[in-house]
Amino acid sequence: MNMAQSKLTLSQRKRLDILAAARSEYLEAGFRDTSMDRIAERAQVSKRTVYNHFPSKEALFKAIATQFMVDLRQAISVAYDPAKPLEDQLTEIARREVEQVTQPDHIGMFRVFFTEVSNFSDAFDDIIEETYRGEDPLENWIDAAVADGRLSVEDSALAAAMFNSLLKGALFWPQIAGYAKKRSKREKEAVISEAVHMFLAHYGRQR
Amino acid sequence: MNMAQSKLTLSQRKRLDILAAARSEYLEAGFRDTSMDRIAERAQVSKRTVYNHFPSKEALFKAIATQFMVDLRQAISVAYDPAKPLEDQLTEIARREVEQVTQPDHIGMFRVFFTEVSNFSDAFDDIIEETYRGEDPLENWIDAAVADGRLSVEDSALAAAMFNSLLKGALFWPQIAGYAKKRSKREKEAVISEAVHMFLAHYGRQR
DNA sequence: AAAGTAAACTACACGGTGTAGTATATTCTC
DNA sequence: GAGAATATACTACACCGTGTAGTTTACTTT
Repeated sequence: MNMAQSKLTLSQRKRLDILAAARSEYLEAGFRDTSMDRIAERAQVSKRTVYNHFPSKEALFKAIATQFMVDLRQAISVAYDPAKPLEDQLTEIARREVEQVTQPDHIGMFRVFFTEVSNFSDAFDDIIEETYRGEDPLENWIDAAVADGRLSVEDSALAAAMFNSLLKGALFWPQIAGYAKKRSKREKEAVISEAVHMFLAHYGRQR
Repeated sequence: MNMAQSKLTLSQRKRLDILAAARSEYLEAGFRDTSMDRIAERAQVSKRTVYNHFPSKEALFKAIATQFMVDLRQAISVAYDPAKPLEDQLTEIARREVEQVTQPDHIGMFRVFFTEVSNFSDAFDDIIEETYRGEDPLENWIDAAVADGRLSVEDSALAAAMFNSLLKGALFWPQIAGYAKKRSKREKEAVISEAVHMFLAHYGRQR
């Protein structure tokens, strides 16, 4: 866990070690079952040092959560291309989305966070609010395609939500809930293809 | 909480009281934050009595979980009707599904269970296995419609999953995750309608 | 280069709290 | 009057967060 760059001060390095250790522990055991002693041990740091950097277990957790949300946010961007077939563009969008939400780390952290949502609601509201405030990139893509006369959509927010549902319904949520086995590449592609076709069958203009 | 029928022995009544109290407490606070003392207090029963009926906190939880799964199982059934329009039938199916999965109690219990899935995995595997083994009723409905020549579906399991995804993606999972507000009747109907139309646009035969 | 210094880290002990499960002596219920 | 329920107190344990005495790090001064 000591990936520290040598330019940083000792204190800064320790801080990063603590964050990394906490992330790993939370990922493995969840918030409740992770003790500050374990985090300190894993970070090779005294427990006191942990408390010198973070005033409480909650504060440390919030720091991790914020980090995670920020990483999430800067992951997706989509630009509408009038020259390419909608099917290709949508498939590409879907692949990226699926890629992201099926990563074991992503699934694990998501699980950890919302297991605690109710206990941290006030703190998380801010984070979630901030993370989701920005417009949905897919919604913008749809608006562009509509303006270009290639889709027929009344409520683009709803349409974007439906497309997302199609992808996550089989590949993400059941993993979160913990009652689904991992999906193969083959299965993922089948879902993506079906989602794209369902979307275009309903919203496409040329048929 | 004393809904006990008077035909039962005292011991049996107490047992039911304990189960009811546990269910309520778990629902309100989750498994971890519910103490056996609280359950006993709510059931108006001594703690020792709780332990006479259930050997441990886990055992009591499993009893509740099993009860919940059984209730779930016997909720849905669908029959294909060659005389009625597909759209009407699908809408009906969707409404029932949505009705079920948006009930606050259902959402709450689901949350409680899968928060603990990882800690009870072995025990839950059995229950989940048993609950989900039966064929999906929607899948059967689709097969019937295909046999009747009114749908064109290659993989009915996939098709059923996609339809389910459309419904749950906006109305169920976000509630479970805890980052969505409650949906109005109006919003539910919008999602249902959109889901039905997307499904028929892709799988319907007459267009 | 050696000495000095402030800030950060370590090891360790301890108070306080919550809670699963048990023990015991007493009272109800049928 | 026997089997069950009750009240109460107890054990065992895990874990958060704090206080402290002493050491290390990194930077400054001489």
